[in-house]
Parts: sequence; C-alpha cells; structure tokens
Amino acid sequence: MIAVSLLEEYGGIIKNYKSGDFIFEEGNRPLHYYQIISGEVKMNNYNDEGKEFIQGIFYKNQCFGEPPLFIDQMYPANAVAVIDSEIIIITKDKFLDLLKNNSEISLKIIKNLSQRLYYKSVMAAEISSQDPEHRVLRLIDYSIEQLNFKKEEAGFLINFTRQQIGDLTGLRVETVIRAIKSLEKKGDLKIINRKVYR
Amino acid sequence: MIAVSLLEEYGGIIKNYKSGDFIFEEGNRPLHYYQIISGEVKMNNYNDEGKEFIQGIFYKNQCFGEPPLFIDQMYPANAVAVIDSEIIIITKDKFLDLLKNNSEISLKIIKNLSQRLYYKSVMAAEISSQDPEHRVLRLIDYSIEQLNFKKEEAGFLINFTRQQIGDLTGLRVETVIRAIKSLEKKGDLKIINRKVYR
DNA sequence: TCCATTTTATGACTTAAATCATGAAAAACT
DNA sequence: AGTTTTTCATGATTTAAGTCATAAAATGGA
Repeated sequence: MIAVSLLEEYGGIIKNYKSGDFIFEEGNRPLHYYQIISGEVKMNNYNDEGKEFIQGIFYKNQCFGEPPLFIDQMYPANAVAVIDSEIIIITKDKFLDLLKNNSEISLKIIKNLSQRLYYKSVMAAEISSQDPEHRVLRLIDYSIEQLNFKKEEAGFLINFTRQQIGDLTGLRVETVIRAIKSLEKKGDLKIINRKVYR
Repeated sequence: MIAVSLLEEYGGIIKNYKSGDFIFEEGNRPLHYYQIISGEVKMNNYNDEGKEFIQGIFYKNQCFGEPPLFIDQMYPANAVAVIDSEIIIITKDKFLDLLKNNSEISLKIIKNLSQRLYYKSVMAAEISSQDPEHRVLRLIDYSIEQLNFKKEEAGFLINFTRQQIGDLTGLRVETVIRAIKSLEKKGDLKIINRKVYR
C-alpha cells in the first residue's frame, strides 16, 4: 500500500510477531496504522460459543485495521499473525499527517477500502442466503481473483484449509468438506491429494 | 455527505424516482455518483431462489454505490427507491475531478467507507455465527446508533418492518417475528401495537 | 525420528430454522 | 368507503446443516 520508506519517514517501526500472536484485540482503542512487511495476518471474531469467524486474511504489503482508526470506534475484531510476520507500525497522528501531506495516498486508501467493502458485500449476500456449495465456490472464486493463489497445471491451488474456508463462510468444517467433495463430483473443482484446485 | 451546491457546480442533476424504481442494477457498470436529497434507498441482492438480502438502507444526505466506482467493478447489488426519492447525480469523471480539487472531501469519503465497512464487519460476524435473537438485537442496536430512529417515551422506535429485519439479517420473517416476541418476553425490547421499541 | 497436533474424512443423529398453511389486523390504493 | 396488499402472528412439519464420534493421513515440533 504505502511505500515503506515513506512510513519510516513518519516514524514507522518494524515489529515481529510469532505465529498466533495478537496484534490487537477486539474492543481495543485504535492507535496505530499497520502494514505487513512479510507474513500473514487474519482478522477474526469469536462468538458466544467460541466459534471463530474470519473477517479477512491479509498478506505482504497490505494494511489492515484502518476503518476504526478513521471513525474513532473500538476494533470490532482481533488481528492475529497466522505465520511469523513483520509489521510496520506508525501512530495514528503521524498517519493522519502523512495522509494530509500526500494527497495521492488518500485515493489509494479509498480504493483499498472500496475493495474490502466490495468483498464484504458479496460475501454478506452469499452467507446470508445461499447454500454451502455456493458459498464455498464464491469464496474460492473471489480469493483467486484477489489473492495471490498460484496457477498450476491442475488449476489454481486454493491455499486455504477446510477449517479456514469454514471460518470465512460461517460453515462447519464437516460441511465444508462435504461441500468440496460434492463440488468435485460435479466437476466444479479438483482434489489432488487433499489439495483443492479450481 | 457532499454539499449539494458543490455537486451542482460539477454538473449535478436531480432525478426523481418513484417507490420501487431501480436506480441501478446488479451487474451494471458504475458511471455515476449518487447522493440522496430526499427519500430512502436500499441496496439489495436476490439469491437463486429469489430471496432478498438487503445490503443497507440509505437516507437523506447519504451517498451510495461508490465502492465499485473507485475499483472499476460492476455493481454487486441493486439500488432501489424504498419511497419516492430525489437523487442528485454526477458523472464519474466529474466526481473524480471534484475529489481532486477538494482534498477535504477525500477524508469524508474515507470516513464514510470506513463506517460502512465497520457495519459490514459487525454484521458479517453476527450473521455467520450467532443465533437469530442475537442477530436481530445487534441490527437494532447498530441501527439506533447509526440511523435517525426517534426516541419516544417507550424507547427508540425501530423503523423497520419484520420483513426488512429479516432481509438485513438473512432470516425469514417468521423467525424474526418469533425472535422479537422472545426478546420482548426477556425484556430486551417492547412491542406496542406491533411497533418495536428499544 | 518420534510424538503431538492439525487436517481431512465419513457415518449416525439431533436440532434449530425454514417451510407451509392459515388468518387477523393494518396500511395503502382506487 | 371499500378493496387489495402488506404486515404481523401462530401452529405443524420438514430438512439441511450442525453436532458427535471416530479414525487415518499429514504436518510440525522437540
């Protein structure tokens, strides 16, 4: 998103997180801008019964957690490192200064937020009113479009576990497993030693 | 959002829509910026079985449908007038010019998108993994916070039909009716001749 | 290399919400 | 005012996804 050199000019510091570390937690007050240098971060919630819902998964060069920063609300979800990750962090004040002094960044932020809102809109409609197979397939197609899934001979390798797909679509693992099997039978995707291709 | 006078400087024209009229449809290419002068607009999808999902409801002074405009994607949902409405419209090009020449507007847009993303995040987690009563109550509380629901002696009047609540939460009308009844029994809200107060 | 954990898998069963049916009350047209 | 449509309401039934149990394969640490 924003050039690391520019972030460093505004006091950016790089922090290391181990797999599973929380970067911030639901209910915290937003005080920083976060951008991934390397690694992978998920934003998630846990409901009353402890079931996880993954809001999104973020990769290299992506930022996360800005919306609450702009509207002065508490974080609606946790941010957790999925693998060991390096994250560059600047304070809210410096970030707003940076925006003010670099008007072309605003458009970048707008586009980024728009992209995420688009994803949420598509998935909201899916989650609320489509059958499991439809939901899984939509998530897969959207992820191919937006994430850096590798194209191999068999198709795009879907780099999610069944559990992650469940947590992203609000389905249980078993249901995801059954949906994927059924989608394979219909020829909508391939399973080659447990990995899913589309 | 944006001053009407400023929109008019950039060629804004006011269009009238009757209740039920489509302003744009899912799959259309985004070519304009829309802002409500008066009336009420919903954005919705229909799934394969014809069930409606309401992405959001927008009121006076609010804009809608910008995300796809910024990222050059087709509209992911329809926009429909819920009651007779006046909408001011400017072309995409003029809108981008306006943004370029009025940098303070960018921050407004960012805040607006952030607010909507925040709503989507909260509701996504709710819809995917909470029981109906929880979902209904969350929608109601969020709507009180964000929309202009009137405070009366009995509490805030929830200005939604049961059907609308269902379409916003992905539940069926009957389920919403039962959830609301149950919530009333628990004392979480009041029903006074069919109207819901919180 | 070995052991613990995670991931994928499948069958049996349970359950909560959807569906279906029906009707009264209220709202919106004509 | 009268008629149509929408909204709210409730009971009975169905069903799809969740839950539970169990296990093999793969992965990841120690």
